[in-house]
Amino acid sequence: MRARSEVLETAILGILADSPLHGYELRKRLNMVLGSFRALSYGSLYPALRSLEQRTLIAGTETKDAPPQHALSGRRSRIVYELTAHGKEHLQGLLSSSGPAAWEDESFDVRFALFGKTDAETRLRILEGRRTRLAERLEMVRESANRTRERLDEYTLELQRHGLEQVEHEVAWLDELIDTERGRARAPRSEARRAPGSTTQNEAEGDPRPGTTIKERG
Amino acid sequence: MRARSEVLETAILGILADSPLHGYELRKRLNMVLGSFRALSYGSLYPALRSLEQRTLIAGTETKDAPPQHALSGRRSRIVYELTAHGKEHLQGLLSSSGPAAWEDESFDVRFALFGKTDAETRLRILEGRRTRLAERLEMVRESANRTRERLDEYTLELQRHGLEQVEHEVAWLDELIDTERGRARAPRSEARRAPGSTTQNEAEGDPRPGTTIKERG
DNA sequence: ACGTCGATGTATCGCACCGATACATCGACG
DNA sequence: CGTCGATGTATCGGTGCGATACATCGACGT
Repeated sequence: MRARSEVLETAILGILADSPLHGYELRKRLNMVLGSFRALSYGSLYPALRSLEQRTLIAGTETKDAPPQHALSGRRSRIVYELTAHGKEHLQGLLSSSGPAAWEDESFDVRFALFGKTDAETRLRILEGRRTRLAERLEMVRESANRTRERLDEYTLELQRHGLEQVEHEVAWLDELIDTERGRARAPRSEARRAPGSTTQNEAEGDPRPGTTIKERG
Repeated sequence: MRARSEVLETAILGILADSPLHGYELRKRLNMVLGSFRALSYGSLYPALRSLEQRTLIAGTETKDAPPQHALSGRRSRIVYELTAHGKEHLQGLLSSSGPAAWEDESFDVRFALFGKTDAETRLRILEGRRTRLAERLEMVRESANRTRERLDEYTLELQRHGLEQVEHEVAWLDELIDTERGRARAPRSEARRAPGSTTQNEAEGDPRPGTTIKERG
């Protein structure tokens, strides 16, 4: 099952929503956006592009020669991809989901990078979801640390401590962001016009489990 | 080539050096040591164990029934692995390497967790190597950020900033550790009660082991 | 004029590893 | 006595990485 790596496709669709691009340039943007580490390999990108094209979410056009305005930039033989209407619709669906799949480690960064295309309510839910997730993790690790502290090596302990600090730091970061978003929700600004065509009343595809409401545990 | 995932094998060998274990328990220790996230899957562990056994670095013994002393702990049918002499030697080689392969993202955590089995000089080299690596990364990202700052989304910028902070935090951590290790090098203390069986005092002192010269390919 | 070097560009292949799953036994709890 | 969670070994499909191949182009030196 595993949803054919939703996150990769979300990222590609999200970048292409801004402007049509060819693979090479797309990869550069992707890596820039994702913080320069966490690189995306061509071995993933090109197959993904082909799959996306087969499902008519994007359309590729081979460009032989671009008539140069400045006499430069005359590269040839590239395949420029752009979103189809279907693709835009699909992207809207992906961006409106706010379940666990949006805030887990593998996907959160990409979803966050696309926050500019996401409505404020969804942003807040994702932020809170991730915060809760990290808090749970913190709890688990701390508990397990208390149980096993004695038997552990000095360096292992230090590694654990540092890992904890990193997560705590991310939680603090999230708290700031949540604060900001809450403020924004109070003073709603017309921050961006969406594509008007896709009315798609989103049927919260996240996950049906009723226990998933945010809950806001300390 | 990619050296059959040296890091996984280092981790397994390192844990087994403390005490013989079976797969299930081994995995628990591994995950505990590695900070509870970054989990190791059985899909990696069991094949790795088999490979290690084939190369006579570890030896597995099937235990049918343990005569219980306390009337409990009578589980059956488990395969307990322990290091062979060859395996111990190999582990020493792995632990004495201090090149890039030791301080890259994929391996640093494991190597650090095994610092208790590593001599002070190697520890310091690895720590400094990683610090330099992260500083380079910081430099690159900052530079690229300066070039592209204008064209980037508010949230993308925030993501970048947070990523930078995380790395900066790790650098600060490393600086503390380097300080500590330097102090330790100056005042050499008989640190840590290790497991008594594992030869802390190296047999055959003048043993440069020509085949395994560290060197590590920059 | 020639070489070659790095950036741009598309594409594939091996394989390491994860996530899911299957199967089995055991202790504990109601 | 039934089932549930922990213990335990093992495999399998799929995703994505790293390496590589191939090709063109501008720029630079000599």
